[in-house]
Amino acid sequence: MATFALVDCNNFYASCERLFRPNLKNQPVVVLSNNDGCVIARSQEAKAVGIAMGAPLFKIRTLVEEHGVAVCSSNYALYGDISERVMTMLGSNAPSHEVYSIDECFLDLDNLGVPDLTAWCSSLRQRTYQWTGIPVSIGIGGTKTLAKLANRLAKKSAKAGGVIDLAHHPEWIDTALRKTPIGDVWGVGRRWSQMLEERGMVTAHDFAHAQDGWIRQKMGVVGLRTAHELRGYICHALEDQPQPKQTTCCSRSFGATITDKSQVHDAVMQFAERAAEKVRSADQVAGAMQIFIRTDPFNANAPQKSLSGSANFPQPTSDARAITGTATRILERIWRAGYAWKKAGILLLDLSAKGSAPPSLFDAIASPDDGLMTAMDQINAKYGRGSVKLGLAGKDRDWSMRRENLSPSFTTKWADLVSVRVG
DNA sequence: TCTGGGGTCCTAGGACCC
DNA sequence: TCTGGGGTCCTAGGACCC
Repeated sequence: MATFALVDCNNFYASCERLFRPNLKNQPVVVLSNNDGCVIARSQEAKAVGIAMGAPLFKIRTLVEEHGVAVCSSNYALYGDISERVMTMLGSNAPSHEVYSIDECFLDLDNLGVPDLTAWCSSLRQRTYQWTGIPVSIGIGGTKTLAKLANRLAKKSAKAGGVIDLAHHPEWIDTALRKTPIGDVWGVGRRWSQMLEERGMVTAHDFAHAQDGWIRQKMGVVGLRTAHELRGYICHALEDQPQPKQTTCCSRSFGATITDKSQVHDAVMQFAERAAEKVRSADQVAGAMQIFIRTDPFNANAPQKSLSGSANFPQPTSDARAITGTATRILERIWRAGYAWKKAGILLLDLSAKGSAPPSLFDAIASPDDGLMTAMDQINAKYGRGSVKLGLAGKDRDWSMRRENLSPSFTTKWADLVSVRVG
């Protein structure tokens, strides 16, 4: 039998914001999505005053003022950096591990030679806090889904001390399943939990005991795997080798809607450059691309439109010139005037490792590698993103993102280092 | 006035082939 | 006159995750 642990950072983005701003300790803190749109992270205190996950800022203004909630724009450079510290710390303690998301990591606890896993995890939890300043909770189970479920209970339970081990206490599993609402099971989202609740299955326990044939028919093999995992059968192995990405996307909502074609083009060019950069940094090339633009679905009064178009590259590429050029041609092809555009994006598809594709007959002619992209990447790595770019985007940006409450880049920008005056 | 961004996997259905 | 069945590949859309 395998033993999985899931280490999950508590209120991760809110905890990051607090790290360098001790005055926020024990205060309600929320972090907003891009454009300062809606709440994507809340400290415990913010949850306690009734701020919902995903709530748009304009709907919680009153709560914010009443309770003095600290409101932060999201600062992904900071969160990414702190995440790396936490993951490095965890990886050095459990060599076999899988970084599952920016704030979660699965550990393989077998073969660690540890007699008491609960004690070991408690001390890991403590050290993580001491070394990184980030509080975590740990759930242990025989499958990833059970480890997730244990983690959720560890977060909620006051007496658990942040760690719950279902793997070595099989007698707790039944109660744990009964205590878990179906919608809180990993792999059961909004649609499925509604469907299951309508049929009287309201807890993980109900679902785990449903009939395989029925689950397969209603939820496919994906749902069936979740049910099996709840019963203790492993369907999701630990993936300690990160898989190369198959697609990369760069998309944004605009700060305000735009109708002007050249502005939409500007935005698409910037996203295309950024997407190309991402692909290059993973040493990949793209075989195809797609761009899309769409209006604001929340504005019931405006005519709605969603346009997209795609193209294949003659040879897989990561060259920003090829990618922006193709993006321009696609936009030209799909453009329709008369709409208020709110969001645009580009997807690079069919990614493969650079150099893995069989060379084409025309390679030498079609893709001269003149080193320009490499040079640009090096300069941007040294002097900061966007220091050099293709001369494509104009200066008037009506569409730029709103970030009115951005915290300093404490760990990634020299100018934002915290200074401490002594004496 | 103001509602995120970046991914994965699976399935159904159509085109096409023999 | 008879009007099949099995396979692959691709795409769009829907579910999920953080």
